[in-house]
Amino acid sequence: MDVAHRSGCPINLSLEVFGDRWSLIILRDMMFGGRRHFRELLTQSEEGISSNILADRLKMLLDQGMITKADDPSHKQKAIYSPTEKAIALVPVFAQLGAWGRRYTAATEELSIRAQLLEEGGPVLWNRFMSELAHVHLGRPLRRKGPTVAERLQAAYDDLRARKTKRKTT
Amino acid sequence: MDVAHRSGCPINLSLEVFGDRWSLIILRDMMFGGRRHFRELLTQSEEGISSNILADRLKMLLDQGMITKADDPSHKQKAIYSPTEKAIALVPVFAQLGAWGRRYTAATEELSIRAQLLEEGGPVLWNRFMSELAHVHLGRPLRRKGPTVAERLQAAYDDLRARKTKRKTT
DNA sequence: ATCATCCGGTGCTAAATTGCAAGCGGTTTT
DNA sequence: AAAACCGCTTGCAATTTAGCACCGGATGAT
Repeated sequence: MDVAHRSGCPINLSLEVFGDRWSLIILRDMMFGGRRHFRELLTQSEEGISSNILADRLKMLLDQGMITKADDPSHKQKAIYSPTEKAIALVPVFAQLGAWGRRYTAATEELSIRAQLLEEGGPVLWNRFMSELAHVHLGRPLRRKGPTVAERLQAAYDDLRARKTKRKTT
Repeated sequence: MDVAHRSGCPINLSLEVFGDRWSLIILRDMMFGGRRHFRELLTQSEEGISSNILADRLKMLLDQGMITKADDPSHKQKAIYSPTEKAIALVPVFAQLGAWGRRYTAATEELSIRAQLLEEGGPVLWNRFMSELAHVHLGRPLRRKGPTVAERLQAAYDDLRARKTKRKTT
């Protein structure tokens, strides 16, 4: 049962859960990209994870209580992965990670737009997004109407990409 | 010169810099624990890093521009490592990481007290702390007087430890 | 001056992790 | 009936990690 921990420091323990090169990428795709099937996570990831690593990480995230796995009623072979509240609570971490990456790395404009909106929206937007995720993945009630944060992020991304494509082809 | 990146996503690029099991631990000890020599980082870390990994990571953090290395005038063999602004800008990331770890992992009370104060202090405290670090490590001017954030964090930790020890011995 | 200790590492070996390609039994689509 | 798709698994090579002994020079206490 007990896995030996390196220390009881909350930062260390966080890193022991998702401090590797893939776990957060997978959770990012699940929460921000809406990817919920193995194949989606495998083939539609920007970074190109390999199948055995993906399988291993999904297993680990399951064990850690970060995600759940369910059968897809529409397809006997498909599994649906969902983030738990524990994973949804990482939204502020993602926001800060994105903000830092936007400033200090050579991130591309298109892939930074979501991070930018999230940064500008601040904790209010983060909370709204977490509520939405809890609604979609955990069935929590959602009082707010109108366009969701997920939709707004996606729209901004699509917008920017459309404009970029046009710029190149004209 | 160019290192092949997996993608231009700011979150991914951040993880490519410090998304492993040790880099953030080292930076945490440097910024929150005031450890600036190889030996200090090696022997006073809660987690017990081994010397080759530490040497490797210091080299990498140097290459990435996260830290600088200087001679210690008081000792010809000592090197002084300092975080750059790029690393100091990780304070909000550490704060969120600590906040998450405090809630969702079995962090010990003593090692969580700093994270708690940082969480409660919010962005105002984070900025103050970053200013202090920029003062200590980058020589930036510091206008604020009185006890520093670093001192307050350390005091809270010492306090809690003293009370815990007393509780056990009485 | 001598000797133990401290300094930032290096080198070795074993173990664990990663990345890649291929494949598997079954399901669904065409 | 064939082709594509489903979530993985397996085998293998390459890289990374962990632990540990050790190094030559510098320092501090006696």
